[in-house]
Amino acid sequence: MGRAPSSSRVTTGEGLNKGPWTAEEDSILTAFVRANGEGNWRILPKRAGLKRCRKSCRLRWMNYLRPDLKRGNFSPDEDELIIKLHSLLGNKWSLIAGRIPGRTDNEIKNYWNSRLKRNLQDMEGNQRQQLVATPLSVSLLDSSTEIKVEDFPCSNQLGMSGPPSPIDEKPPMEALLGTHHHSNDLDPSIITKPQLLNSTDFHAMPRGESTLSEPTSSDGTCFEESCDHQSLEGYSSSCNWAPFDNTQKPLSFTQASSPESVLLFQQYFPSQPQDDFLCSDFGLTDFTSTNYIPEFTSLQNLLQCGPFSPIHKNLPATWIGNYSGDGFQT
DNA sequence: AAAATCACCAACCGCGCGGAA
DNA sequence: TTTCCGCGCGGTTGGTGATTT
Repeated sequence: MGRAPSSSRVTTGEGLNKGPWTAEEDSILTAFVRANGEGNWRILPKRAGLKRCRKSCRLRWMNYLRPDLKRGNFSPDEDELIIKLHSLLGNKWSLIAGRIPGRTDNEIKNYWNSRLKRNLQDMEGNQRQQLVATPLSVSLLDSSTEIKVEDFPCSNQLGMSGPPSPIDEKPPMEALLGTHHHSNDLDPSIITKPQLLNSTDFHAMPRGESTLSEPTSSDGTCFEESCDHQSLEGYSSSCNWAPFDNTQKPLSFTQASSPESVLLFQQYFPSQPQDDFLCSDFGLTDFTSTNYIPEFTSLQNLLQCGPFSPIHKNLPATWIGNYSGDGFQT
């Protein structure tokens, strides 16, 4: 599938090649990046002797040549994760890709547009038929569990422009995930309904201290995600990371997490066994991973701990800090 | 068997953002 | 403060193989 090499290659007026990459170009680019690292795309074509523009070089590396890329079909788990993330983030493919190791934004975008979107539309059509034939007792019609775009200010601000398509109008999450939500599993003194939680209320919530667990990685690296703060416009002030304190534990987190994390927790982990939850300002950073911080296992802790997000080592996020053995250094 | 259509996906393009000058 | 530059992102294009008519 896709474009085969050679036949559609053209050369621009500047003497640059366009179109499919040849094996030779691939090997030159790969060798150069291996020797010099990623970045410096501006000088790369000249230094590497490639007749390609820097954008083309970067794209080829990021989408095809990177050694950590997963090839092949998407797994059902990946499908589900993409659906979840897209329902929250919209067409923010790079953010979605950042949560799915080994997959590129381009790959996910293509996959969504060519398959998942259609599958969901089909599914939605089937549900419409089902709903017409089913009385109101069906939980799908429970408005308290329905995810709306306006519940996620970040989604509204993420460039989802134009009139909403049927797929953009968020279907009930149960429809996508095949799960039911029971909000009464949560502490009702904290949250009753997602709709009641706004930024002001959230930040007014009491917070305490939380302990910081030891990093589990063998190389001692501490994983803290720098977060996609810009996507939380309107809540960005809540997303400053609590600085590491080298001298004492437990650490005190004074910054609040975002309302999104509470909503997400509520929606994704309604009757949570509380063992695979990972605290993050998005609340969804790594819930598919087996790596988690045991201390952060409840909604209470989420509310208390703030935006601390130890996440899986291999996720392509931005890391800051490292673990020295005595404390954290930024 | 040939033509038309569909499905897939690599690659391109234009724009916006952030940092530097 | 403004301008410039580099980078990265999302939308779109177009080539190819597969499938249908």
